[in-house]
Amino acid sequence: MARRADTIELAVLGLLHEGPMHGYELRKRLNLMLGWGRVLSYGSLYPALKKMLRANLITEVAGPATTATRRPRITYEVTPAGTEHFQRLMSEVGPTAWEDDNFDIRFAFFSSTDMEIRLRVLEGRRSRLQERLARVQGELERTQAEVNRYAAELQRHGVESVEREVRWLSDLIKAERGGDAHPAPAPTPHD
Amino acid sequence: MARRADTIELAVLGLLHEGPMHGYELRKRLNLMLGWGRVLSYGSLYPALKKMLRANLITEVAGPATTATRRPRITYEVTPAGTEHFQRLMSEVGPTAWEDDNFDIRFAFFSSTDMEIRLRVLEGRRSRLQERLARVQGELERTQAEVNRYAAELQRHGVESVEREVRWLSDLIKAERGGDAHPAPAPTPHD
DNA sequence: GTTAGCATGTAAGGAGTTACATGATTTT
DNA sequence: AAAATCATGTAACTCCTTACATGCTAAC
Repeated sequence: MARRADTIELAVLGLLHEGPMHGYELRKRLNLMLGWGRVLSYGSLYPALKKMLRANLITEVAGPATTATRRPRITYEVTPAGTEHFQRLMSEVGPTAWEDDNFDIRFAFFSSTDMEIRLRVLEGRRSRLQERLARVQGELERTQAEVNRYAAELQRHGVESVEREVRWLSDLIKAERGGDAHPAPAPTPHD
Repeated sequence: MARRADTIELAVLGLLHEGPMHGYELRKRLNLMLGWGRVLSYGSLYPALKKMLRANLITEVAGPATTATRRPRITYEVTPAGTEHFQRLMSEVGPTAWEDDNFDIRFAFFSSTDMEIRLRVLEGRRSRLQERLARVQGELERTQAEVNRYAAELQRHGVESVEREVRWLSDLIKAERGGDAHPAPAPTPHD
């Protein structure tokens, strides 16, 4: 997967803004966040943390000494430079912002951005999904047609899922525009 | 992404069972199939084809001479060994069969398998999704709770999507069991 | 005639997983 | 006492993408 290193960086900075954390915990939270697909390995996370330390985006802090029993866990904190970097990354609207993984992370930390940015990211994401939809549906007219029931069913389900996500995004955009406090009051009871 | 090479192999073999094809076309079909996420590059496909040629799973065949005008495209065909390999891969039930990308490809070529295999793959996939669901929901009780509205909304949407997929799988399983010819008559008109 | 799409490849490089290595602590 | 979970890392390896290289053919 191209360019997930940036994604990890963004996610780590975002999480550390909720408070200091050590690597192990960071990993769990990360997996919970983008954990619907792949799982993040230590071989990925720790080197990324080291890199961020070198770049002075985060610092190591000793545990608060309250827990003297535990093995000294290395707890990380964001530096001012880290905060600045985070804000800059979050303000970057552009293709990278609405690619699958990146979008999820950005969305999760939307609280740290202005509504203007939020709207542009949500709309960008929606456009991208609609493009995909159009391309696939156009392609489907030419190709296979009815051969292979299972492949067709998979396509159908895929299209439906994307359409669903488009509707989700539309609801969120409407909520943002309406200045609504709730991101999605879920007026559509599923099923 | 770990182990997608096998996925490409499986997909190529499956597609070539629908008839001979050249690389460029293969790529388009493949992207249409697993194209909801990443796009397959030539740098991935052609080396894979070369490898399969060496392994004697496929052979090059000259274009049917009908199109003498075109640049000679290299058209590929499955060998008997390729067919055998494909059947073996498709019969392998196990964790790799119900991981995201792998599942999609296997599902697309379900016509080439027995119902028994199909059921085991569908059920395996469903179990895996349900485990994920349980793990996430358990985790959610401990962590964040109400902090960060956007992150919570993302989780909610994620959970809902997976629940939806579980229902889809259940319908398919029921259809398979009932000996129904249609994989999903869609008794649930969406929205 | 030039742009866009068809068509096939290779080389370099990045990104991340697997497997390995180590050790403390809590639960069974 | 053993097993599971917490906790931190590193090295090798795999895989894939990006970018490059080449040339034909159809449309504008």
